[in-house]
Amino acid sequence: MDRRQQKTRNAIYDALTELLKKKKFEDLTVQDIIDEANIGRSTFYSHFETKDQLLEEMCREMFEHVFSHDLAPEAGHDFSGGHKGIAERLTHVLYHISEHKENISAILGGESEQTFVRFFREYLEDAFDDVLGHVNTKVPKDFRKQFIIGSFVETVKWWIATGLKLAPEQVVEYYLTLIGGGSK
Amino acid sequence: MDRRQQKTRNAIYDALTELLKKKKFEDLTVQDIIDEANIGRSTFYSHFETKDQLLEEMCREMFEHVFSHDLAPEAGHDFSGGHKGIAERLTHVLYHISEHKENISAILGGESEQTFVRFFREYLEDAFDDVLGHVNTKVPKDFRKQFIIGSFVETVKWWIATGLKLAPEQVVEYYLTLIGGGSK
DNA sequence: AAAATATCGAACATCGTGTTCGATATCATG
DNA sequence: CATGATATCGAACACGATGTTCGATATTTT
Repeated sequence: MDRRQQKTRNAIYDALTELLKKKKFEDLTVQDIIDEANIGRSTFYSHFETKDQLLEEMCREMFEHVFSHDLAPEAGHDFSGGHKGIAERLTHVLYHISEHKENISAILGGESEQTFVRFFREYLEDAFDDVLGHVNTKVPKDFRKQFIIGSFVETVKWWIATGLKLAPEQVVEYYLTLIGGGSK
Repeated sequence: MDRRQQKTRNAIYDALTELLKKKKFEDLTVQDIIDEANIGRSTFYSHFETKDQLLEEMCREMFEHVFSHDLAPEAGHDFSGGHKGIAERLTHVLYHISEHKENISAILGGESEQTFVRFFREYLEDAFDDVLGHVNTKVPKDFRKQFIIGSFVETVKWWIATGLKLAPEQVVEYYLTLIGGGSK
């Protein structure tokens, strides 16, 4: 591949990484990016069709290059029989995320869906108050709170995405079953 | 309040509800809304500063008018001592959501943050494969899968939002503790 | 050295936003 | 019902971002 292309591509990626420290992705303009990257306007559009495609490709590269080694057991470094434990693997993922926290935090801090979810969470905080009080556990309360609320929100999003096929009671029953044993 | 204001406001809300059946919120233009509502451009802006404020207010009204009765025990209809069970209350919430599924599905189906989360979920599906195989339970596999992945994604989002204060190991430990007991 | 190709950057058309203002229609009130 | 208040209308405008085009220039490949 032509060195100029690589140079431009890196300049764009670096610019985006830099800009994400200051602004949310959806607030960035193409002008911001090409100014920061110091490239011509038409050059940007010869590499990416839109700003969103840039994000798409950046995410793809992150997962291909940064996280790709977490799942596959590394030959020669693994003495447990070629199969890493789930705890260890998840730990690695979290470490990688913390190494790239500028980028990922900015990307994960999006808007749009958030407006509704924000109200929903606020509402659920009250609904879950008593559930949180009645258990003894070594897991801190704020963590349990986050967990219970977050997983319920995700359950509801999944329920909607799959076309509301389960009855509400069924969803609640399954959900409480999975939550129930977890408070030890 | 002046009848004209109420009329306009309802026209806007109805228009938004109608349009959300066809398009995602972030793809709607103010022009779309005022055309559907059949009002003048300046009229829209005399009611709402931006499109986002419209969504904000609509969400607020939904939670105030639709969900407000789920938490407070209704006097005269509750024979269990003035305190509804969590299952019953959550069921009510889900019912209300299903009654408003057009609006809520459209609002919850946002973009932005999703790009990253989509890759993240795909990645986690592989990582969680073995966890899902080794348990006997009456909760369907696709539900458990959604639950485990969704709650982990939410945990990570929370971890990032609170400034990565916990060590990765700690996060994983807490998370697995809460998940562990739930697979019965 | 020559041919191929990537970048530059200015100019342009297009679209959505949010504002302004005078004319018109509707309302609340006495 | 008459009148002052106020909400709506709708055209016009300035602004900013998007994505395209094209000839000139610079760099790379062979």
